[in-house]
Amino acid sequence: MMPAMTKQHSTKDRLAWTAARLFQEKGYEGVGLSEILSNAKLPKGSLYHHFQKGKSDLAIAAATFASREMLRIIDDAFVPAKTYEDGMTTLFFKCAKLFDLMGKWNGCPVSGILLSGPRNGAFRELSEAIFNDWITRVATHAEKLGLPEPEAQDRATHLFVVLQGGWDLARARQSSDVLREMPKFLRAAPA
Amino acid sequence: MMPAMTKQHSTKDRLAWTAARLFQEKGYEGVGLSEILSNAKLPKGSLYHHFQKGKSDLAIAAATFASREMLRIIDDAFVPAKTYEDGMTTLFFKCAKLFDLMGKWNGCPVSGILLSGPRNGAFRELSEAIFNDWITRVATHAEKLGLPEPEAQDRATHLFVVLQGGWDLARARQSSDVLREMPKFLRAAPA
Amino acid sequence: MMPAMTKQHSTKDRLAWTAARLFQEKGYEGVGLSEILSNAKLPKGSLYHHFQKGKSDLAIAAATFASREMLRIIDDAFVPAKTYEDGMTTLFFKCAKLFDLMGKWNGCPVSGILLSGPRNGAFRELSEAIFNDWITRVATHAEKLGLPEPEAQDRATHLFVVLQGGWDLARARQSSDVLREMPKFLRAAPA
Amino acid sequence: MMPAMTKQHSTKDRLAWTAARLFQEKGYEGVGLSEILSNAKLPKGSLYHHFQKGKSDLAIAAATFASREMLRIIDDAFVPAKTYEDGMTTLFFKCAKLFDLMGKWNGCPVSGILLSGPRNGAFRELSEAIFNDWITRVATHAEKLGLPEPEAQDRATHLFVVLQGGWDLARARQSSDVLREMPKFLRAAPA
DNA sequence: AATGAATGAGCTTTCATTCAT
DNA sequence: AATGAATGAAAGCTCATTCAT
Repeated sequence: MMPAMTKQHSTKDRLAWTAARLFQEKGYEGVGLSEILSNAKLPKGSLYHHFQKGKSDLAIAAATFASREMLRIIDDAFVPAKTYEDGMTTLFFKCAKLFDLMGKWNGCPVSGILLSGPRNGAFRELSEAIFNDWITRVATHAEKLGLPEPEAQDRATHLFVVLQGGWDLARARQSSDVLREMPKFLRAAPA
Repeated sequence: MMPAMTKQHSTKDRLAWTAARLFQEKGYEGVGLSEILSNAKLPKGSLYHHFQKGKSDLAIAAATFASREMLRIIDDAFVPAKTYEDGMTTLFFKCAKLFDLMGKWNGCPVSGILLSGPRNGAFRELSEAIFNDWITRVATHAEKLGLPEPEAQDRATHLFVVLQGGWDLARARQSSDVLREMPKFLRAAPA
Repeated sequence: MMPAMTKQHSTKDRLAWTAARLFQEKGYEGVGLSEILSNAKLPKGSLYHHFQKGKSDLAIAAATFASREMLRIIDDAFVPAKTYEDGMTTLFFKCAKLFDLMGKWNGCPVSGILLSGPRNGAFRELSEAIFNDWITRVATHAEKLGLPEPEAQDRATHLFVVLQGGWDLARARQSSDVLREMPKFLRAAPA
Repeated sequence: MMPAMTKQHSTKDRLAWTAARLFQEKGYEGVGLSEILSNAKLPKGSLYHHFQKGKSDLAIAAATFASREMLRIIDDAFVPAKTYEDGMTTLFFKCAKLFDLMGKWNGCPVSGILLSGPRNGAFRELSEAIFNDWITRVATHAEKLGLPEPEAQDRATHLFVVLQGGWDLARARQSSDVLREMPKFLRAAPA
């Protein structure tokens, strides 16, 4: 989900990208600002210029960043697909690959950033919006691949929860194969 | 999942129970020991007699505690059920009720306690064991209700990941109805 | 200085002996009561029966214990000696052996117990008394071996400070040879 | 050894100086960070900018600081001296004065800081290096004052251990006169 | 815009001691 | 005499944030 960030990016982007990477592994509360700053090789005081409200602003930027990446992955999986099953299977295999690549402690970025943070309105609303975005994107692809609209929405929601839950199980078992086995649960249309 | 704890319980149990409740809501890193202690109405120093290694020992006890509760809920849902669909639907409705009862920020207790904590072997292994216990328990009920063994295992795993993912979505949407809609994804046997 | 303590000794003695051993290595402030208790394989609450004022009483007992051992070593070195030089050389070699045996972090037990503890009157007075005992004991041996009284006292004091200082240097260099080289400084009578 | 520190010094220096003063009196384990901070009139969190590893880094800075002072005292005693005996006697008298000035609980700063601290490599190696520096400095002065090289080294080592041991005895007896009597032990060359 | 110092509340943990049995 | 629980102050350290330059 997080390709190597080349150095021409702005300081602000580098910060958001580094934060996303760390939050995803350890959760919002598990990462300190100094850890983020030192990973991004930035001095102590430089955060509040880019993110006025500090850690929470940074988390929102990081989640937004991560969400864009996930949307890209969804597109990459579905655009070349011939059928919905094709696309969704590819999506899980891509996530499994990512899981191996990023370290087996990483979970869903948005859960790690927003749902493990302070329980305030802004975080919750953004997580809801992002999750809805992902589901809607999958549903759109499903419709393009020929599924009727109400079924498309259901199957997209189903995919989302299985991806989320599968990711947790993959983390607990430290095995990306868990994710590769998920598609078999998604082959039938919801009743 | 967490009924009111009457006061005849031991200090140790009260501590584990309080910790479970708080970890579930805010995650391992999001809860301070002083918060746990003050909620349990215990003084600062009294933790380390019961949990020698401190917070991490307490988290393990809390997760074990929470796991037992979840197994009880699974049993309560499936024992009186006539069919697997019956039992599984009841389970999700029970979880939805719990979700409303405990506050809409609560997620899966074991994820919140173990997967959001320090990424060490003991936590990970326990989370794997507990998840496997839940899946196995559901599979056992499924077999008792007439499902063939390989299908039972698959459907139990499917149920587990949908419950986990559904819980996250319910948190993001602050709505227990998300959980009540999950059973429709579980009616068909995996391909 | 601290031979293996056989198990028929009283609980109180075992406690004092264990404390002496630990204080000598880490200093009064560097050792916790729980460490002493666990080393002596005694339960948490059992200290205050034997040492009413707690840690400080225990330290006094430990220092007294250690002092007795040191007096024994002085006697062992000087009793069979033909000359003062003989006895004093043997004493340093015995201390060097002890240093190797007990671990190269150990220093003078009385300094470690009393001079690194709280700066109260009882500790200071006892350390003065113990140091005087040691010096007097050496002076007595010196007289027995034919030295005139005022010289005996001076040479004993000289020996004491060189032993103390030599022990520090041996600790810093982690080498018992430092102690074995001390006798050459003590061959001439003070001017 | 520790003249009044004027306020134009940096926060870091003030911290090291205050720490040296307190460690010297109570030992590494006997002084809390909050005591150091409050003595230096600095707030709780300001230590870790200057001393990244906290107390241990601070102790190393304090010992280095104290060592420099001791080297200065050695120079002050020997530079104007006509003979080695002159210089060494002056040195002990200077130390006695210091002892009275700083409070009779103070011992050798380096012993108090490094040898009573955690028994790790860095502390031990630094204490060895510092002690060697002091001995070498005295030996250099001895050679300048006409002593042949091997004797100079021996007499410097002798001086060192007598100073160390004498300091302990002075502490136990609460009397600086103990130090003033030490030179008589150092008048003869080692055999 | 950028920086390093400052800040004090908070963290987990250990301390010596007391209590009830 | 012996024990394990209780106790709260204090330990060393990290936190997110603010300030002055």
